[in-house]
Amino acid sequence: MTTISDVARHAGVAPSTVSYVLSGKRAISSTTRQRVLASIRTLGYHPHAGARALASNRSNVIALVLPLRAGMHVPVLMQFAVSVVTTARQFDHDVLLMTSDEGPGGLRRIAASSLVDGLILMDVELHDPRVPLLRTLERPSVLIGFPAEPAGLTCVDLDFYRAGRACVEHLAGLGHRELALLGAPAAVYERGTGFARRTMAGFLDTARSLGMRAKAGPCEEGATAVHQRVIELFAESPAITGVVVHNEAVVEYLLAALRLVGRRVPDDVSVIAICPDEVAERAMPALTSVLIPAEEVGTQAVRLLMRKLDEQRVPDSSLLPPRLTVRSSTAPQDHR
Amino acid sequence: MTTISDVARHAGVAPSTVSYVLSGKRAISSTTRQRVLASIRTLGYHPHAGARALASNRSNVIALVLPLRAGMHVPVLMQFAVSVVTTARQFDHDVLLMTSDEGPGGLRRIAASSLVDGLILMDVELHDPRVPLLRTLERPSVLIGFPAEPAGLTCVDLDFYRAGRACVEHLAGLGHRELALLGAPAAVYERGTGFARRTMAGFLDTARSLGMRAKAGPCEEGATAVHQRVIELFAESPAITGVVVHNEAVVEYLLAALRLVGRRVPDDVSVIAICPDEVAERAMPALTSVLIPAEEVGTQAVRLLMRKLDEQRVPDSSLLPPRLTVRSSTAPQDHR
DNA sequence: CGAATTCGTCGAAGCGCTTCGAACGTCTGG
DNA sequence: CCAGACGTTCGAAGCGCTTCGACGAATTCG
Repeated sequence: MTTISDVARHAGVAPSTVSYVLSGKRAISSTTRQRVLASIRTLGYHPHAGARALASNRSNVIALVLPLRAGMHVPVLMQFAVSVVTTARQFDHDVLLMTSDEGPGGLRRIAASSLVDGLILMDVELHDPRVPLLRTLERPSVLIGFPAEPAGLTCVDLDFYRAGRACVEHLAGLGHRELALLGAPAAVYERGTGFARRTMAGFLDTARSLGMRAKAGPCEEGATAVHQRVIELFAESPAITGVVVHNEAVVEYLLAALRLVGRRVPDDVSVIAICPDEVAERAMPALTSVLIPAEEVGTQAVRLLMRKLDEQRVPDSSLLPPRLTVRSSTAPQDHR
Repeated sequence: MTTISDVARHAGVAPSTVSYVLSGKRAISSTTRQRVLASIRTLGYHPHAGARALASNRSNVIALVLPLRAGMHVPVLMQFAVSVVTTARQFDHDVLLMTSDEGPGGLRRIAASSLVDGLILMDVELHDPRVPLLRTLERPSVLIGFPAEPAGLTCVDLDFYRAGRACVEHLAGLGHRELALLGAPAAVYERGTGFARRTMAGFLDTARSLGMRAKAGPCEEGATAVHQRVIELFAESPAITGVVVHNEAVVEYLLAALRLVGRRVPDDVSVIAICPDEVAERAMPALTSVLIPAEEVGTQAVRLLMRKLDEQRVPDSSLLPPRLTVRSSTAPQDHR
């Protein structure tokens, strides 16, 4: 294994000089810098990560803590993870993958052992047991999602409240008067997951303030459950002409169910999905949708964490604005 | 931060003694061990990962290299990643997440910097550019999937050849005589991905040896593409009574398409899917399936890597046997 | 033109841990 | 009763890197 001393010897300089060339923390004359860099290249030198972490008190690794529960849509999780890794690399950091199932002890271990410089936690719940622990940790962290008591933490998320509102406003603009929201499975709401509730709140508040009739509720996954739910819905409220669905796994089934009960999309019923673009595009008809900007959230989370590692101040909460893309599943409602 | 010397002082022993208590590499009397462990607990000591890596030449971290291409089913990827993380933890290792898109340089960097002790690469292709590099690396590695020239490497995978065979044998046993295989999108075959081809080979070889008529081909994703393909298929070979589908993303559409062309499952056509159990169970009707044992593959990959890290010899290739679960989508074929 | 700066580089002291050889008692067998 | 063996613990030498103070040479200024 080549060490920094090997490089120094090869270039005819002191090890510290090589170090400064690499870190740029002191000025090095252009000529020696070139010489050192050449030696590094010909020897194929890579600094020893452990030694570097020991001496500098920085590992250049961040932890990504994924939840492993029902109700999370896996492809979105993955998209997110990938964007975290990619962005972290741009900041010369690597990503350690953790799952929540090791519990708080795992977080403490990782943080206390200086294995990572900071943490990114996904899918934070309103009353997440990891949050109090995070406060005791001396490492900076960024949360995806909002706990009940976010003071002093850094949180990023899509602004789901505004997402709910955007859907209603779009439908209102098209002349719809009676709406329904199909949300995540009941378990997700019961767990107190913030994003599901906030969407619903945005949806209901906006509908109320616009004087529309609206009902919202959870929706279990699976073809039959959705079918059932749709039948109920139209039995109770036959006048519904706008449906918002906030559950990717259910989108296809919803469309099938609407077909089965004889409601055409968008002629009879307009549908908006809150989901990744690919899901919306693949559907028949292509769905008007508010996308969950997984990549953007991941990128943003890493940026914030890097700023914190540099001891810069960052905003407590970053809400990414929703983006509504109009496709073929929404149409004006004419009031005959 | 508490160091090993703090613990030693607190327990009234030498730092080396604490180290030996932790590693178990030398006998320590039970009384001092207890005393040291107590000090560790009360001080909340966690060894510094970097220092440990530097001194011991072992980081206790392994790299998981995920591919980021089209044609991979993401939930399976995730399932796999989770099982790798969980198993690695059982061996007291953590997992560094990498994506292939940093290219071979990324692998070299990670390996040469002693950031990781070993690597697990997913979704290896027949002519994977990472494979030759791997041979030059001094770190052990395990591959998921098989390259064209696997000599000297350690590879794990489902035995897709036997999976293809199992499907045909099951259908043959039910009296079917004419079969079709819907595979992955054409791009996957063109890339030379081993698993897709091996399934097809197992399928065709077995059908031939049993004297059955069989055709196999790629299948694009998306409702319309699948619909199209199904219409073609039955136009060319109206006598087909058994369909094997090796593409999770297509399963639902296939069932819909069969419905549309008026073939009932399993009365008219028996269907077997090669997919995760959840996909098979959720379908209507529940599908007879050969599952891709993502968890098992992940666990096995980590086990093998750990053995290699211990300098033990391991088999060059581990093929996990397919498991066919009979559900409601296959039925006997009566020859009227 | 000497003193004060600045620039570029060096040397050495750690960072916290593992590990090797050695030391010290205690035990055993001849 | 002593040599040798054994069980248990200690001390010190690194592992490869960063960083701080210092030093000579080149530059600037009064």
